[in-house]
Amino acid sequence: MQVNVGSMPAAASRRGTTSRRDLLIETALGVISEHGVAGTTHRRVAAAAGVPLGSTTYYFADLGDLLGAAFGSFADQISERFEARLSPARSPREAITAITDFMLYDFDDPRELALCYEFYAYAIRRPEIAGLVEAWFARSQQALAPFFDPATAVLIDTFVEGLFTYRGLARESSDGPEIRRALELLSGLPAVE
Amino acid sequence: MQVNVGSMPAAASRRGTTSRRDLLIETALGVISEHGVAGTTHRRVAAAAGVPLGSTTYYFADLGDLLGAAFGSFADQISERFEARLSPARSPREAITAITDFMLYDFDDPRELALCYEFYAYAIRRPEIAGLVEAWFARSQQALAPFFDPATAVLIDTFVEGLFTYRGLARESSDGPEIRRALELLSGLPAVE
Amino acid sequence: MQVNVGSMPAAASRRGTTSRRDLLIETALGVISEHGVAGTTHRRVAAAAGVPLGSTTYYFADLGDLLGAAFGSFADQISERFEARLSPARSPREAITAITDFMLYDFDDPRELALCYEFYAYAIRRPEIAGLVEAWFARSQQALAPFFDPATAVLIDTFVEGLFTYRGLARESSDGPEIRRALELLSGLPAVE
Amino acid sequence: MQVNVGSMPAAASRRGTTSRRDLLIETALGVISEHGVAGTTHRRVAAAAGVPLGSTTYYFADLGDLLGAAFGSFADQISERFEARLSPARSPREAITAITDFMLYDFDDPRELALCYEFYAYAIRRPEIAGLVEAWFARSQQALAPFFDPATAVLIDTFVEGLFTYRGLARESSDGPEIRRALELLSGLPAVE
DNA sequence: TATGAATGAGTGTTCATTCAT
DNA sequence: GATGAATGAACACTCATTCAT
Repeated sequence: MQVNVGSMPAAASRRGTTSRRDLLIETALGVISEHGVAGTTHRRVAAAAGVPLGSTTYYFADLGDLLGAAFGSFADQISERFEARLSPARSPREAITAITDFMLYDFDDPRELALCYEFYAYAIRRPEIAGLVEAWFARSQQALAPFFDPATAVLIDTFVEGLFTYRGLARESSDGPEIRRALELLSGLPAVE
Repeated sequence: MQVNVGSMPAAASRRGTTSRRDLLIETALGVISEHGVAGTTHRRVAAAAGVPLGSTTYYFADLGDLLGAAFGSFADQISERFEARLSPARSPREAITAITDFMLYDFDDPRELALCYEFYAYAIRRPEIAGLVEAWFARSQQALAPFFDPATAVLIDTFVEGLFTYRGLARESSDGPEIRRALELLSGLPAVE
Repeated sequence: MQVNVGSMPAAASRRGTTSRRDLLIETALGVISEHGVAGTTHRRVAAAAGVPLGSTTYYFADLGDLLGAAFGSFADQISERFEARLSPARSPREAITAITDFMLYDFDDPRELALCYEFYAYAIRRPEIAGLVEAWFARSQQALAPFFDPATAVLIDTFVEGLFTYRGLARESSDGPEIRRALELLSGLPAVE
Repeated sequence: MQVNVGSMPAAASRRGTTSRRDLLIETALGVISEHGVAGTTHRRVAAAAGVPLGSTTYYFADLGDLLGAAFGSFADQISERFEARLSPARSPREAITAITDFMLYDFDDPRELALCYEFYAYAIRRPEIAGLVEAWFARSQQALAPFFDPATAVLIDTFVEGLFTYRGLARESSDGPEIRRALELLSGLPAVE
């Protein structure tokens, strides 16, 4: 379930051990996005990563562990991108621009959309994975906290979540100006002409 | 999770044929919500429905067919409920009340939330299933059309979709008044105190 | 196991009953040649014949029955062609020409070659089918009897059988003149220049 | 039906790996001869070999692979026996004796006859298996080359193939002296009294 | 007489996981 | 520490066959 965000033990990185573990995690994300959780097998991940089959069970107790680590890493990556966009903002209006840009430029890969759905479906019956999603959402709330009151932050993030779904599956979804308009409305900001 | 709301044609059940097929579809939905698509097997569905294993492949060419029929039925059920709530509405404000009630009373079964995630994840790499989702969303737009302009209808449905995700997976999600507030904001209606 | 060579009961042919039976037999031969005995199923035969699935089990107690009838018909057809070629012959030399022509013109369809192998393989562990092959070979001996002594007739038919195999599977097999030469040698006839 | 004539490398059996693979191949031949290709299943082979079911798919990608390996081994075994008989021969007449002995003593197991028919039937719609038969026949031609001109070698092998069929399925087939007589005739040798 | 709905045994194959090396 | 051989449970699916109509 851990994510190795940089606090990776020096010893491990020195010996190349954790690096193979990380390689497996990132490869697993690619395999999930391409084949779904159901199509993600030890063999497929090992082959895609170019490592021996045994590696997958050596670094992860079982497939669920690998999947959990992969989704944890995924949530971290998205959170980091979200925070990176928001951190320079100095006002609610700038925050809205940041969120819009996030949707437009930081989260437009269909494979990541697929990952989201897989993540949610996988989480729904697995409390330890659901905890990952919860934490991710909570982290989003925190990133929005400097700009919006808590209830509004929830509304905004709810709408952002809806965009994830709509962008991947609806015939047509909101474009940049529409997204901005929705965020302005939800945050109670007067629209700028 | 059950269907055949009563409008099930007597003729079908009399003939016995359609009824078993329908039983399998509805049972499949139950199995999917409990075990996920990945855990939905011919055996599991047959056992849950109390029919012989052979029935599942007799009525459906393959498992994908059964899953497709099940998700199609699911989308129909949700659409019908959504439309049933909206049809008595006579104004945007009444529509907002209807949508809020839909979220509060018609779509509060965690198993159906699970079904949603499974549906999206299953659809993302399967165009014929994605078509089912698209059609569902389009049907929602149509139900909203009498009350909101198209762009706003998309915004509203996007937010509703976000609620699906939030309700199932976030630590805390918007309650009735908050949902109503968001819908009013998105539709440009002055909030009522 | 019957073949319906023309002696088909009038009543049956009047009512169209035997004709469907025959259709199934001939269709089965086509299916066997294309898919092998292993790939010959009730469903496949019924579909190829354009008759209901139930027909196949209505006219034949089981699949083995249908297969047996089909192979019996096949043996008959080949025997008839062989006899038709040989009957006008008036001398061993003319018989040899007839046999050569048989190989060259009456038995050159690869699908029939395939049928032969399937027939033999199917017969080897099934005495009632083996009886069909035996009868076929015996009938060939009889057709050769007017021209060759018994031992020589066996030699000739043995060689003919070898040709079946060689033509279907060897990189190169004997052409017309070579076949004629072999038959002349085996029958002790001086070769004609 | 057994192989590994003694020249089985000790190293392989020591390593255990090749040996189990070979065991499966030879066991498969036994199963084919007893149940036909159609009756040859992973389970049957595994049970007959006394190995776990998983072994069969571990050593062979699929059943076709196992069958192919088995038939390849079969062709090799027969070729080796044929060559072993022929290699001491120093004249066409001795070659004829060798071939006759081969038919009489080296190829008299009904199970191997069955294997032949199965082999041919299996090969006819499968180019990669047909290649195995072709190679086998070509190898026979090569073994005959020192004693007979090419066209005659084909004739002789054709007759030998016919004997395979006749021995297994005809009511009566040629005995030793008759076989020798046929071979002498085909090779143009004056018969010895 | 003729049909097709229905069943369950059996198949090929995949794969997580174990474990000896 | 790292690997890959090995296993058996489970899966999707096919099909001969039965039988009510």
